[in-house]
Amino acid sequence: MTTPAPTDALDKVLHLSMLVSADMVRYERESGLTAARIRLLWELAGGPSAQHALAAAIDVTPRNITGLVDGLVASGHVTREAHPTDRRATLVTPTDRGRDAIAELRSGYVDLAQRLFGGMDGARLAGFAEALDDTIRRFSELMEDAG
Amino acid sequence: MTTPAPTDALDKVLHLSMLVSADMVRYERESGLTAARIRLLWELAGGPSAQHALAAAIDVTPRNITGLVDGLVASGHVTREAHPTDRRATLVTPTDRGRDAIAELRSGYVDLAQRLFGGMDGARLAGFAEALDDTIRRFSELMEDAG
DNA sequence: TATTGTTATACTCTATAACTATA
DNA sequence: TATAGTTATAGAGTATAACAATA
Repeated sequence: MTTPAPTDALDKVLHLSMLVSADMVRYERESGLTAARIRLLWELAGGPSAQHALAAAIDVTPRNITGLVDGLVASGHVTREAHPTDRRATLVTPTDRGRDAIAELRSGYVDLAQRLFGGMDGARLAGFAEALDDTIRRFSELMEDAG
Repeated sequence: MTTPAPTDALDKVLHLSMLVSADMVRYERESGLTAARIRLLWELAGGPSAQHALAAAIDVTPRNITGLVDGLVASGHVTREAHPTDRRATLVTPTDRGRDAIAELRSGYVDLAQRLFGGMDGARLAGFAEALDDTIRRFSELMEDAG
């Protein structure tokens, strides 16, 4: 087998990234949610969370969280509840509908993984995972160097 | 070596996708451009193009192209020129500055590919590329089935 | 009639800055 | 004084719909 050029490999990584993005867009249209709101909902999988914690978790400003939570309240996915000990804070809390959406996100993820990799030969999947880890490590080092 | 779970592999693919996105954000800040304008500039690497062709190429509405071109005209990266044969159309044309930006995009891309994959063993890189192709193929099939 | 690009309008995500209530 | 969240303001990307100029 021929050794591909480095740019060929990067082309493929970008192609795969674009497919991942396209799949997200498909899910957005299906669910009526937006990418930012899905990201926030995903953070609520572990239970209710204060807005400042959500801002730190998804790396946006507190102002931005206000808007995202407004949208999710309007669509019935979350409610704002009083924080038990800090009267300044609000606990963003998934409703039944929000929990359903989170569960669907999870099962969709597991299903996609199964369809993509469930049929792949074990040794080959292990090799793929190692190459991905290696690439992730190199990439992370480059990002750290670049600041 | 242990066979990873399908979700482990998908986790790694998503992690790599996030690093690619983060690298794009880094380039956006460096260049003062936005992701959408970079995508449009990239389409101009082959030379001037009419707005309707750009709209089809990057899959946004013609109205959207108007706004993106407005921004790139304001920043001095492109100009609107008369189409030689169709007086309805305008040819979006890179300036010297625009061409410089495109050349930087290209060299940054080649450089990144070299840093990520230039040092990888040939056989391993070939195996990685094959696994990526396989995953891309499966993913594409899934997207087609889902519409 | 169909196509090209624009104006009009609207929604979302994002940010900074100033402010209120609370700790 | 510091923190949590909001209002005020602004810029960018995206979309649909109506429209003018041209093919």
